[in-house]
Amino acid sequence: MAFWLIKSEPDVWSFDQQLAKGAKGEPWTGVRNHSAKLNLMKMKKGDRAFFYHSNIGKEIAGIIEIVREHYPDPTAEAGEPWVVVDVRGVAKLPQPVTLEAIKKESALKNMALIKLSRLSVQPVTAEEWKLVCKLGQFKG
DNA sequence: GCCAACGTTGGC
DNA sequence: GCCAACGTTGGC
Repeated sequence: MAFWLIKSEPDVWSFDQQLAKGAKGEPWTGVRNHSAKLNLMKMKKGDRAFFYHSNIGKEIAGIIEIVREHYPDPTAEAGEPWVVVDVRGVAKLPQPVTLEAIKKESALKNMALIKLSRLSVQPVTAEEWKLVCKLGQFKG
């Protein structure tokens, strides 16, 4: 299983809204960056991702799971290459992990969240995943 | 094919 | 509100 991190501004689409969609999930629309698109295309059903709130909160709020692999983004113009995956909310982190906390953790200093701060869909290593879950007091 | 101008993201 | 980083656009 691979791990990822995706970003959303919570006043546009929050983790609570994602959770409310239930097990069926929801397409992750609107990615318009080629690096982010390539990551979407690498995602497999069953992979998990952190849901990060950018701008407001600046914290990892919860965990989502990929329930459908990539297909064309219904919000893109005809002929454009953009794709979506469907994701479902899995669990809210008991303790959200803030950007500040991540920056303080030396083992997380190479996270893409820090190094590639503008990339909206990014990979997370197994070690990073484990540590962020621990910081978030998520057992799972 | 280069590069300046411009737009967007996202932290501060 | 500002600014750095970075992607895109368009003139040449």
